[in-house]
Amino acid sequence: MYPFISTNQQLRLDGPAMGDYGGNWRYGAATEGRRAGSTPTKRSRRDYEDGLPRAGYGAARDRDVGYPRDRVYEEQLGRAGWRDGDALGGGGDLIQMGYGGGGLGANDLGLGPGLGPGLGGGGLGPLGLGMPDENQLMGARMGPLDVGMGGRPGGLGLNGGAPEADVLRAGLDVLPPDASSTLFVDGLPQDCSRREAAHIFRPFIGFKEVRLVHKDAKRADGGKVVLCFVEFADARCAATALEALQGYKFDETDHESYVLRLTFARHPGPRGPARDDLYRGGRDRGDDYNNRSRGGGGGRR
DNA sequence: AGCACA
Repeated sequence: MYPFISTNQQLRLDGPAMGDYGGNWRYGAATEGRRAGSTPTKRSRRDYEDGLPRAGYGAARDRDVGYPRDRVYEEQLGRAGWRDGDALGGGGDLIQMGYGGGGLGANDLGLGPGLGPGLGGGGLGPLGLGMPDENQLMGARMGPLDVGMGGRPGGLGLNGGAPEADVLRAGLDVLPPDASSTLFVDGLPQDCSRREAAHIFRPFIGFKEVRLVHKDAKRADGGKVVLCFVEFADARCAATALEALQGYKFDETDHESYVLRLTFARHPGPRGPARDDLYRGGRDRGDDYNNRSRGGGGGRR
């Protein structure tokens, strides 16, 4: 079984532990998210195809990073295009959280195995809790499970009294079919260093490394273009960063230039796990970032 | 729109 699931043991829907929401569990989830980082990318994609529970963005995992994620999740909420119909109709959103390291897993809820499929999109039908129908659920996002659990309107209900909106949203989204652990980033300034690029992505959970590529621009005006491949622990991590940084402006004051464009890399992943020393060798372009990672090599320290 | 490294 997938290691994630143990994450949310701190989450108890059947007990008095509900009050702990604001505190520990997010951290627990964050830790688990990191642990999950070793998971190969293929998995999430395969899950998608299998119709198995898919990973949400795992907002919780990112809580400790200090990035403007509230905005991110706002955006995600509106991004229905990323969610397939099944998910919207009850495909297992909350389960995704459980699997995804972001939040609730069916088993953690103490609600039994039958809970799984019904949780998606707020669909609580299978629980036999008397939910009228999913449309109502979609509208109100308040189900019987909320009763006595401090659920709040607008949330997914199962999160009960979780104070943070993004926590509630953690399981709402589904990875796009093309999601991978590698982001392709375009729109970097020509003089962007690897260090600079890495600074942008490092705050995100699961960040592994940045690979800069200098290419000749299509218009051979002598122009160079800097491409960037960013490796993450898994597709969910990558997707989170993608969402957060899409449209990121290098120069806030210059409205014209350097708006980041992020997509999932067409051919994801480096060969083997991304390690620092993988890039200390001949490919080193001698920029700050690489020199720095040399550890003693650059005459430092 | 533009996708490299092994």
